[in-house]
Amino acid sequence: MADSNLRDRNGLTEQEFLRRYDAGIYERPSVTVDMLIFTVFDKEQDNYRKLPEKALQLLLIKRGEHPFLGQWALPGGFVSVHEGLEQAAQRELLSEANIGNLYMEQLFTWGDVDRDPRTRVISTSYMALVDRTALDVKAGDDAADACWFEVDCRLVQEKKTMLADGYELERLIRVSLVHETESLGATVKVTTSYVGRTKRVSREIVESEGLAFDHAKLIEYAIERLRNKIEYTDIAFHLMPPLFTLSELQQVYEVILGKELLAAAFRRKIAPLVTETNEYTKDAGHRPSKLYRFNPHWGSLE
Amino acid sequence: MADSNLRDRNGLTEQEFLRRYDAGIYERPSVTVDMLIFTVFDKEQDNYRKLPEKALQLLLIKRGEHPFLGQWALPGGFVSVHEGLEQAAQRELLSEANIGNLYMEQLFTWGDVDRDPRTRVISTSYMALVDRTALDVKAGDDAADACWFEVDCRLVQEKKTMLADGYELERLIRVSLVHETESLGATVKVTTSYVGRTKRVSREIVESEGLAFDHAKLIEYAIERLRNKIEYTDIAFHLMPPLFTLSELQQVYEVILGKELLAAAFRRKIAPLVTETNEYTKDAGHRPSKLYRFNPHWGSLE
DNA sequence: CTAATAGTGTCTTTCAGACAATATATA
DNA sequence: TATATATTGTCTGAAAGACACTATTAG
Repeated sequence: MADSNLRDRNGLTEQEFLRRYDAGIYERPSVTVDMLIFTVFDKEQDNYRKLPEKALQLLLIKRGEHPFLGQWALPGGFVSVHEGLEQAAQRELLSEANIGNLYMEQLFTWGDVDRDPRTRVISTSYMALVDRTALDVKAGDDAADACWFEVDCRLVQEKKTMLADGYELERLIRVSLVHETESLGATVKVTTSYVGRTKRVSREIVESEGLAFDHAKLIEYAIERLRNKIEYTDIAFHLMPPLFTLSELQQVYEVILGKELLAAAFRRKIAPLVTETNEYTKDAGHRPSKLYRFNPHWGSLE
Repeated sequence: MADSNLRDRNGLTEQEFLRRYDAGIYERPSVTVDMLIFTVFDKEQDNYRKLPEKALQLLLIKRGEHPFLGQWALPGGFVSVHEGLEQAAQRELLSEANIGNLYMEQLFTWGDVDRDPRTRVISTSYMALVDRTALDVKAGDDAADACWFEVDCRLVQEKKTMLADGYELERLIRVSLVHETESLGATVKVTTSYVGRTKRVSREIVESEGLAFDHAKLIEYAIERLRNKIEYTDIAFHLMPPLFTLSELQQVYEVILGKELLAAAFRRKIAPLVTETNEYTKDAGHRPSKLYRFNPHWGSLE
């Protein structure tokens, strides 16, 4: 810290200043963390020979209180003054997903004035990726109604408008969430404007069915980030069990990227990140597959 | 919003609930924004034939109050409950750098409990990239002592330690800031641990000379992000004037990446992002260079 | 044998790195 | 003309896309 003898315009040293400091003058926003907990699960398969299809899932909690009573929201909660932001996120994760020490990454901080009808709330969203097999079947104990929703996020419209000094790109993105009979959805408009050399991105919820707050935005953003990062980092492995086949790994990539990949190229690319074992899958109605494990690397990404 | 007739366990509708909601129960952290305003400038050149060297600069403000009186800090300030986070950042930018409507991007939210000795402060850092030629020479009017510091950020040590179920990578990064006779610096330790399939990154300030708060961390992080993003987005153009030569553009890339690039490859890669004009540089002691302008693309990145 | 997935070989295309070769201002 | 930068051409090697071909299990 600074030289302890320095005095400010009021003749105070830092010590003296801090002793007198009153933090209570201004009204302050509340701060929360919101968790985007993703996992991948196997859908049931009718044909015994076929591999189970995989799907991306997101944990949501049914609100038991106002506001948005009865709607679904991301797990999260207020940050106390005595805990760090990351700590608060870990705490939420533990209480909601009942699992600690997993992959978690800060995504974005949402600070619009009207995002919560109760009061001014600024919220930092965190993404966590969990391996379904390591997870307790029941999700947490805190919230009564915590459910895994199958997520799907797709572009439904893209519009380009030329402006005087640039252009504007407007994309409508449909977020769908399904859990058994329950079906939620929202349309998010992502507007990117290039004016001069200035780029600006903004998100707006066009419609929302059953999703609380501005959480549709947080979900859309998280999926975009997930899609991006899976291409140039090794985060996908956080979704895998300790042992997996390369086909399973490829399925996870495909489900997140929303497109099919060629097996040969995929295997080449992923090869340096995995180590083969001597074990194989059994009892499939077809050729067994070698099991691999994750092999993190010196000097790999991020 | 939810069905307005739904009643919670106390028999209240959402309307009634919100009317009675009291936000004042819990103690709340303060929220601030911190701005990392980067620009590139031309250093003086002795030899009239040589091109001026370029350097990356960051705007810092000398603190006129406790805490950290007399040290240098990132421009920034408290977020009021009546303004959005982004708005607050724009406001700071305008008051500090005296320029509006430029490129700005949210980087990270810093929420450690002890990062500010006054009180609990959570801060969101924003990076802004400005074209030096479009900027008023005097930076802002708000803070008396605002100066552009030449920044340099380099890896000084890298250590890998094997752990039971993974390894830990410890990097010491030296941040140096120079403005005329003033010279600031800090060493930041970035620890990345891979345990099982879980990765965790943490930053710690090992030493700091003349930099207030935890701002050395914010600077190190911003430069890391800038280096990363310049490789796969077009943010570098925000640092350029409307017309520029490809050599100048290449210099900007080199200064940010901290390494030399081959001209041929660079030109190939950058070609789709620029449009050539009919203008040329003049009065250099060598062959004149064609001037280009930025050409944003449909469907380009992000 | 058949269905279905596992896994490999290889041709082509694309692109980055390297570096040589050529062009053109000014003092 | 010498200096310093501007700009292009092309060889090489690595990696991605495409696709065909072979392998192996349960039933």
